[in-house]
Amino acid sequence: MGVTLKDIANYCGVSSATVSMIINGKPNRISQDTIKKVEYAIKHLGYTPNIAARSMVTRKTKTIGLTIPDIGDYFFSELAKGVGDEVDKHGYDLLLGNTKKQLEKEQEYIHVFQGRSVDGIIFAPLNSGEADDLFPVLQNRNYPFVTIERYIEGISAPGVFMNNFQAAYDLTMHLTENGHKRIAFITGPLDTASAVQRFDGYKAALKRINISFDPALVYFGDFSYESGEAAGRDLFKKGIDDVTALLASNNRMGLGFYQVAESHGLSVPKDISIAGIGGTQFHKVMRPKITTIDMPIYELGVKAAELLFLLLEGKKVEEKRVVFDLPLLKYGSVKNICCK
Amino acid sequence: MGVTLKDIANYCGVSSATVSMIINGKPNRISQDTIKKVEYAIKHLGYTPNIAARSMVTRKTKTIGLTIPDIGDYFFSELAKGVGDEVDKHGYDLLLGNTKKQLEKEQEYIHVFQGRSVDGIIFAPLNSGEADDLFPVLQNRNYPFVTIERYIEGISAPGVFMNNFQAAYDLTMHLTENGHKRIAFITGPLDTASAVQRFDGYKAALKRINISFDPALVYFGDFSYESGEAAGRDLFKKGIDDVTALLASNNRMGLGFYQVAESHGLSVPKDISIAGIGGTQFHKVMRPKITTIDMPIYELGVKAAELLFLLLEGKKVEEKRVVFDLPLLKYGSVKNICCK
DNA sequence: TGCCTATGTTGAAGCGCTTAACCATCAGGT
DNA sequence: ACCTGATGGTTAAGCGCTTCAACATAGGCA
Repeated sequence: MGVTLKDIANYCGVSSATVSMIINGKPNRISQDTIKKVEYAIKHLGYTPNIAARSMVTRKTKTIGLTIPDIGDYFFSELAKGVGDEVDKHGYDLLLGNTKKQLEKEQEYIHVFQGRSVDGIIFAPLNSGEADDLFPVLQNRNYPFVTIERYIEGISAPGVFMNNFQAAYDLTMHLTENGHKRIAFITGPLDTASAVQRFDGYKAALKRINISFDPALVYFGDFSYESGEAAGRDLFKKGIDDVTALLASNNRMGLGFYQVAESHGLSVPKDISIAGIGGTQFHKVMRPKITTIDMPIYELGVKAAELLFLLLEGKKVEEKRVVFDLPLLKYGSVKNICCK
Repeated sequence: MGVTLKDIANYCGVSSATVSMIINGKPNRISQDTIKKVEYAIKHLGYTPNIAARSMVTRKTKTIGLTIPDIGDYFFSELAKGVGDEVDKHGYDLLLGNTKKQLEKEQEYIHVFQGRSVDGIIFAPLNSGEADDLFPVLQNRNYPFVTIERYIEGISAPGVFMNNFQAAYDLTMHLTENGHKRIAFITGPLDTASAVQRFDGYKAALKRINISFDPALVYFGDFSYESGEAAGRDLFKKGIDDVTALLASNNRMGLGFYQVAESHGLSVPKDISIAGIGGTQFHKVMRPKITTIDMPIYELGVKAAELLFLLLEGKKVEEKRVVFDLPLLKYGSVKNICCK
C-alpha cells in the first residue's frame, strides 16, 4: 500500500541501508549527491516511515500512554492538554486511555500500553482514590511511569502532587484574617487523599488561631455540583446562625452552595462569604468572582511529562516527587467583617 | 525484555506458529491439550503480544487517530470522550492529536497517523473553519476517515454534522412565539460555516414571521466569553431601547452577555430575555437556567466513530453524512411578553 | 496391504525497518 | 609497486509476529 524504504532505495538505485541512514541523519559518510537524490525521492514518492517497523528494531515507540479517569471533565482534559503539549514538544505521540474512573479499566490500559510498547506511562489521578497494585510490578520491571496526585501507601512512585493541605490552610487563614470565626466546610470524598489533606488544612488553620473545630460546621461532599447544593440546603435548614463564611473543597461545590444561598435570598459576600479551592473553570465566569485557590492544572500535566522524559533519558532524577504549591487568588467573594 | 511468542513456544515445546494460532483463536485443528498448555504458559510467563510486530504482518493496528483543536475545551473533550468510548468498545485504541487550532498541526498529525498506520482517522472541527487540503489526498488513497462538523467545499467526506440552521431558527421562533420582536443576535466567527448557518437560521426565522432583519441588532462575536461581554457592553452603550431579547450563537457568549446585563442592573428574564445555543457546560449551572439548544456532543463523537467503523468494515455505507437535529430546552430565561 | 482422509503441528517466508560488519575504490605517501 | 586511510557505500541479520504450504501420524475403508 504505502511507499516503503525499499521503494525509494530502488528508485534511487541505492540500498535501503543508505536510505535509512539518511533518514535518521546517521553520522555516516554519505555523499551530498545521494543525500539530495534520496531526499528528492522521499518528497516525490511521498514516503512516510513505518513507525511499527522502526520500533521493532529500535525498541522505542516514541509513544507515551496516558490514563485519564474522565476526559470530559475539565480538570482532566486540561491535564491531558498539558501532558499532550509537552509530549508533542519532545516529538512523541500520545495514546489516550479513558478509564471511566474504574481501576480495572486502568489496569487494562496498563496491559494495552505494554502491548503497544509505549516508552512511558502517565497516570492521572483516579477519582476513587484507589491505588493500582500493578504499580509495584511496573516498578520492578523498570518500566518508566509517572503518577499525578496519587498517594500510594508503601511505594513511592515518581509523581507530581498538589499541596492540598496548604491550599485549604491558606484559604481558611484568609477567611479568619478577614474576621470570620464560624467557617463552614464542605469536604471532598474522604476516601481520597487529596480531600483528606484539604480537610486537614482547614482544621490545622483553625487550630493555628485557636478556633476550636466544630464538626457541626462540616458538610460531606464528593466534589460534585449537587453535593454543594445539598450542603447549602442542609445548612439553611439548620439555620445559618453565626456562620459567616463557607469554604468548599472545590469550586464546583462552592458554586452549588452559592446558587442555593442566592435562591435563599442571601447575597454573596454581603450575607455570607464563599471561598473554594479550584480545579474547575466555573470560577472564571462566576460573578462575584470567587476567592479561590488557583490550580495550575495544565502545568501539572506539563511537569508530569517533563518528569517522565527525564526518566526516559535515564538521567538520575533526584527530585522524583514534585509538589506544587497553590496560589491564593483574592477576589470579591470574601467580605472583611473584622475591623469596620 | 518482554516475554515473546517464541519464549512461550519453547516453554511448551511447540512451535511459535501453534502458539500464534491459539492466541488468535484460529479455526485450525489444535488439540485441547496443547491449548491448555499454551494458555497456562501465557498466564504463567506473563505474555503480552507485541502489537507492532503483529500489525507489521496483519496491516492493521487497531488504532484510530483523532485530531482535536483544543482538548482543554469542553466541547472537544466531550467529543473525544464520545469517540474514545466507541473506539474502546470496538477494542481499538486512540491516538490523540491536539492541533492547537492550527491547520498545519492537523496536517502534521495526518502524516503521523499514517506513519503509525492507524486504521482510520477522525477529524474534529477545526475552529478556524479551514479545510484541510489533504482530505482529497486521503480520499484518493482510500484512507478511511470521518469528519465532524466540517463543511468542505468541493468534496463530500463522510461526516457527522449538527443542524446549526435549525438550532438558531428554532430558538428565534421560540423567542418570537413569546412575543419578542426586537431580538439582538451575537454571531460566532463568520469564517466558520457553523456560525454562518446559525446566523442564517436567525434571519430565516425572522423572515418567516415577517420581522425585518435589522443589522443594527447584530453583534459580531467569536464564541468566546469575552466577545459576549463586549456585545453586552456595546448594546448597553447604544441603549437597549426596544430590544427585549438576546440570542447568542453559543452559551459562552450568552453568559458573557448575561453577566454584563446583570452588572447593568438588569434582571433576566424580567428586563431582557436571553437564549443561546449550547456547546458549553455553563448553562448547566447558570441561574436562571438559560433557554438553550442542547448539543449532543458526546453522541456526535460516538456517531463519528460508529461511522468510521462501518467504513472500516468495508460495508457500503449509504448514509455517509449524518446530520443531528438539536433539541430545544426551554427554561426560565425567556419571558413571555405577548399576551399578558 | 494400500490408499484416503482427518487431525495436529511445523518450517519458513516476509512485513519494513535499523545496524553492525564488511567491501570497494581511490588518492597520496613511501 | 605496495600499503594506508579516507570515502561511500552494501549485505545480511534480526526485531516478534502471522500465515500458508507442507508434513507426520493414525484411523477407516476397500
